[in-house]
Amino acid sequence: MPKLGMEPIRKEALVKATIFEIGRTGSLDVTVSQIAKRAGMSSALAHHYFGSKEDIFLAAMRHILTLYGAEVRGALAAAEGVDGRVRAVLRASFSPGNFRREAVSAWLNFWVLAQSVPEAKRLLAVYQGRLKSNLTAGLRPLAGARAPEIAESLGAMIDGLYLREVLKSGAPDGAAAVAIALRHLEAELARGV
Amino acid sequence: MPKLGMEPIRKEALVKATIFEIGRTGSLDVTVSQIAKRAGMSSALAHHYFGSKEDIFLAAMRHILTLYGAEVRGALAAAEGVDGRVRAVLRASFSPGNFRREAVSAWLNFWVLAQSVPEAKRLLAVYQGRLKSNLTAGLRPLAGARAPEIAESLGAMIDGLYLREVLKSGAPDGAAAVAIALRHLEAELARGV
DNA sequence: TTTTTTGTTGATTGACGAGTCAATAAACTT
DNA sequence: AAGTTTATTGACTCGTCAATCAACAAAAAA
Repeated sequence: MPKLGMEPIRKEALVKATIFEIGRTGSLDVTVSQIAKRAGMSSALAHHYFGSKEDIFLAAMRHILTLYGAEVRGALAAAEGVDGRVRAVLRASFSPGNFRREAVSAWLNFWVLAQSVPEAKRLLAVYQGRLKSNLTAGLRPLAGARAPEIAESLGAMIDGLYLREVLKSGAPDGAAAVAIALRHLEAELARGV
Repeated sequence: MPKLGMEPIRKEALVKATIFEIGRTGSLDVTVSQIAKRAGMSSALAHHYFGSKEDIFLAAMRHILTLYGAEVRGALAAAEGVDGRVRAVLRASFSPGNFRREAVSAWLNFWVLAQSVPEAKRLLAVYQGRLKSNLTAGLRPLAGARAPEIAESLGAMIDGLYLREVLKSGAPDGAAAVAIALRHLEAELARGV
């Protein structure tokens, strides 16, 4: 039975199952057994590939961050016009891939994890740093010297919209979120003129 | 030894201890024993006054909500000028009493709790409702028909600023947060003219 | 002064869960 | 063919923790 090269496959399955289970229960109180079962294997195997539960969580977090980063990069590459880059970041942030119940719930829980696990905190800081620099770069031609401060508030706005999404019932509405963020952006830009 | 009328005293001590411990560890993984110890009593007594751990958490959440509500009401009562009421809400939201490490961390964790405990979700919905109506009322004379939508985005911004605070190291800076929120407000208002 | 109510805790129960281990099996190497 | 590496799991250990209980103490009520 043992086909070789199972490691990456198993790991990916575990990571996805982790995000799913965290999203489903809405908390980090998810047992390794639950995750392993969802991923179709024994808990012992999960422990075999990842050393500990914490490692599994961190891998899941990296995965979400990677997905998000890829989406942003993709949108950025296709961006056109002076305000194209900022819009691209916003669109990517609220794209169906990222702005979906499980993922948003996972984000929130990773935020909590960051308070007690240094590595999680580091990863979140990386995310914030990239977000800010992407926004700032995109804002530069639009807002000049005011780019950094607008990037800061836009970043907070994005996180706030994520946060509020977890309380809503029903399907997530990325378009509405983008609209709010864009309005904020336009207002800030208009003010600068 | 048994002085009578201990119940409210014990309960309050437990609630405060709970918020402190959640803030300290940054998670809901706090044992009843930890809380009880911090409050200066046995875990059995904590269970005696509150039925379960969940009840303790909910009481702590209500406490934070009550504190916040009181502060907002106070600031609102002293508000003057057309934009006084909105500014009052913002000032109260980021006042040292509310915008402090433990409290902010507790907020974040209650947000997580809301995902699995209906009563917690209800409480948070009450908070969002009050916040929105307070902001809308204050914005009405400033923004007229646009009041609701601005209240929505300002609300998201406030939550976002709270969220970001938990990642920062060092003492919380309420003034900086208020400044960002106010800038957003001004920009939105200017746009409407 | 007996009884009831309120306060209080150490000890215990019972469940659950992370992580380990021994064992089994199929590949791949030499 | 013998030995090594990779895959896989059931069973088990060990710790933790929420919740309960039995028991004791003191005040208030009867």
